This record gives sequence, C-alpha cells and structure tokens, in this order.
Amino acid sequence: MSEIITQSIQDYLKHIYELNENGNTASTNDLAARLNIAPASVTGMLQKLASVSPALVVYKKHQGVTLTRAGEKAALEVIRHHRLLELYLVKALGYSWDEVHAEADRLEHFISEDFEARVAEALGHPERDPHGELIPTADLTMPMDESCPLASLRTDETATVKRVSDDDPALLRHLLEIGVLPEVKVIIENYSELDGNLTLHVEGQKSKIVLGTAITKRIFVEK
Amino acid sequence: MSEIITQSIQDYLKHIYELNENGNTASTNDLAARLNIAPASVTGMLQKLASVSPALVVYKKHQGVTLTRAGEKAALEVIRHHRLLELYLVKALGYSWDEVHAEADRLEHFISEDFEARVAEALGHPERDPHGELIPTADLTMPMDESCPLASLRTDETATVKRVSDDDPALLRHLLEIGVLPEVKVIIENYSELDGNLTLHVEGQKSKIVLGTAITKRIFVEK
DNA sequence: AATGTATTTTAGGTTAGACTAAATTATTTG
DNA sequence: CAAATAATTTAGTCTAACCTAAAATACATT
Repeated sequence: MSEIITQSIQDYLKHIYELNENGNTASTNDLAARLNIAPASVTGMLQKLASVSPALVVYKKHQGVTLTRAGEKAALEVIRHHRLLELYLVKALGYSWDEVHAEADRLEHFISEDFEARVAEALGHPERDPHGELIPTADLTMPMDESCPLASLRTDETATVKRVSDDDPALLRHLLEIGVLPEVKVIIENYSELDGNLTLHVEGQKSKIVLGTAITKRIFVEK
Repeated sequence: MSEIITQSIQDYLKHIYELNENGNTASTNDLAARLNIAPASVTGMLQKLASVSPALVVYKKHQGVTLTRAGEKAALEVIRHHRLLELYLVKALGYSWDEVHAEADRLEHFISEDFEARVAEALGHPERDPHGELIPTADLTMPMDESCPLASLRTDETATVKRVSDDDPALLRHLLEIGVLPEVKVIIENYSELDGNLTLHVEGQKSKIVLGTAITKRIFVEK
C-alpha cells in the first residue's frame, strides 16, 4: 500500500523537516510561506499526508505538523540528494556556491538511487555540502549538528563558522566577498544591545565587519 | 504569449521528431504506442499543440502530425539534453551504455541551460552520444546523418557501424558482447532472402554472427 | 461501389494539486 | 473577559493530463 511520493509531497516533507529542526512543530502558515502555496491548499495536503498509509506526518488541527519516521526517511532522502548535488555541481562542473541551490532544488526529485550512489562515490562520501550543511548518510540518518547561530554570540567570544543558509544567492555572494566561509574563525569584537548587530573580525581579513541579525541568524558556528 | 512547455509536451515533441525523421508524418497511433498513452488522449494533446501560440505542430485530422520550427526547436533542445546526459553519465560517472537511457530520459526535462552548457564544455562539445547518435548543436540544428540501416546491406558489402538505438538495454548488452559498436567495421558474408537474416564478420572478432532484422533495423552504418 | 476492418475522434469522467472566498477557531490585547 | 486580530479550515472551482466507451471516418478488398 506504500503510496507514491510525488515531487510536491517531497517538497512538503523537506520543508516540514527543516521547520522541525529547532524542535518546533511546523505551522500551516509557515509551511505555506516556504512553499509559496496558499495556506488553504497546505491544510488539504497535510490531511492527505496524515491519512496515507503508512502515514508520513502527524497532524492535529491548529497544532501544526511533525514527521513520522516514514516521512522523515523520505525527507532525508531528498535532502541527501540536494546536498550531494550541490557539492557535485561545485566540484565537478565548476558552479559557484551561490548558483547551486536552484539547480539542486529541481534535480533532487529526479535522480535515481544509482545516480546518488555514484555521485557520493565520486565525491568520496562527503560529510558536508558547499555551504557546510551536513549530508544525511546513505542509510538516512542525519549526523549530529553541534552548531549555533552566530547571532547568539556575545563580545569577546570566538568561534568557527560551520555552515550558512544556502537559499539566498545574494547573501552567499556577500559572504564570499567578506570571507565568511565554513571553517573560517571569527572573533566577536562587539555586540550591540540596541539592534543586535555584531562587529567581528574574520580570520584572514584586514578590516572588521558589522553584520545585522538578518545575516547572523543565517550563519551557524561552533565555539 | 509563448506557452509553457511541460515535461509531457516535451515527450510528445521528442517522439514526433523521431517519427518524422524518415520523412513521414507521425500518426496518432504510432505516437500513442511510443508514449504508452491511449490514442484518444494523444488526439486531444495534438489538437492543443496545434492551437497553442506559437503552434508547435501542424495537425490535420486523420493525416498525422509534423513539427513547426518552434516545435522542432523544443524537440531538439530535449534531444540535446538527453544525448549530452547519456555521454556525461558514461564518461564522468562510469555508467555502462545500457544503463544511461532511463536516467537521461528523466533528467532531460529538468536540467537548466547553464547545466547543459557546462556539461557540453566538460565533454569538449561532442558530436555523438555513447550509442553514436548525433547530438544537436547548441544553436539547435541537427547535424546531417549519412547512415542507413544495417538491414539494407547485401552480401559482400562492407560498412562502418555509426549508431545503434539506445532504448533497449538487453539489445545493447548483446551488441557489446558481440563487439558491434560505433566505428567498428563489418563485412556482410551472407543475406538470406527468406528471413532477412544477415551473416556478418565483425572487425576484431573471431567467429561470424547471424542477426535478424529485429536487430539489423536498429543498427545504422555508413558504407 | 459496398462492406468490413482499422484508425481516429468525440464525449464524458477521473485524479492530483493548486486556487479563492467565506467560515471557524485561537490568540492577543484593551 | 470581551473584542479585535490572526491563523486555520471548509467548501467549491480550476487546469493539466490522463482514461474508457462509443461514434465517426478512412482504407482495403472483393
């Protein structure tokens, strides 16, 4: 009875997974905003995903949605595809790190398990994609992520950049320019109570930079 | 007003192109057989493709269908994607020539123009795919094909294999085994009036082989 | 030219996945 | 705690692309 997991369903599951990562359930509205779909349509799909067998999500009216193990597996499969593709596009076809997201977002739904395995092999079974995001393993478990948002650091703290959000090309180009890349060390020179801005020194760069929370919330570091 | 060319439409156009290659118009039934779609559904789609603006096909009731220049361009785009992907899968990811068709058939619809250009570059702008089929150029023209079916040769003729159909993995495995590959020379030892079988000697092989028309019609050679 | 067969078209129906407008339920705030 | 606001759900539509059954047309043969 195992149902067909369409491209559309894969997108729902992927975004539910990401919204669940902070321990929260995903709300209808948040999902709708992420998927660019009307909230009413999302409700319909969530009801369907909950009633399919095996169920892919646990859904209670007005209380948001979480993934079942079956839903999580399907989500991790798509995320694995996405991140392997991103790295492959950079390493094998010379894409820059701000160009890969859109391409991977389409192809992730259509590559075979064979293709996935060959790409993983060609890349030497990598742990992270070009933005530092962890790649789910072949047996569909997500490695532990120890990182926290750069925005949570305070004056005089030191940390290593681990990953950055991959979905905003303009942000990625900016980060490349100012040298904020995975595995680069940063020192917080100042935290502003007023606007949350961080002034920081980036390893290998001459001048200090100031970043607002719109940016620092999307950069993840380990202390 | 240029309409969206969906995956489904791309499939129709690709198969119409292939059916038109021998100079014939494509019949509703032939198309239905190729696409694995009921003839009635094909009629509906052909009417739509003819009435869209710009028209993608020229369609007259009961008289089959041909492509307009716009339809041909769209078809060549898909075929270029397919053949570049096939070659890339073999050269870069170690696929064998009987494994690539299914993967390329899915991905051809979803790669970007950027991806296409990078793959073409990585392959050195190749002329032919792993089965010897000609790859449409970047400006969407199909190179001249001078080949004819092996089935049309007669006793004592000599020829070079140029290409073989890519869509039957079992046939491809068999041809690999008997050494019938692009650029290999063959000599016709005998033609049988009765069943059309050809007995031939393949360059580099010890023993002669006998092939029926189901096979020899799918192998193309130049004399 | 008439008739049988094969091909093609029409008509009506289904499914997935979206939409909008209106109704309902929760949450926040005065 | 009631009213306002925000979030969610229901109900009814729409489109693309398929389906089947029946009708119509074309073609092939006597």
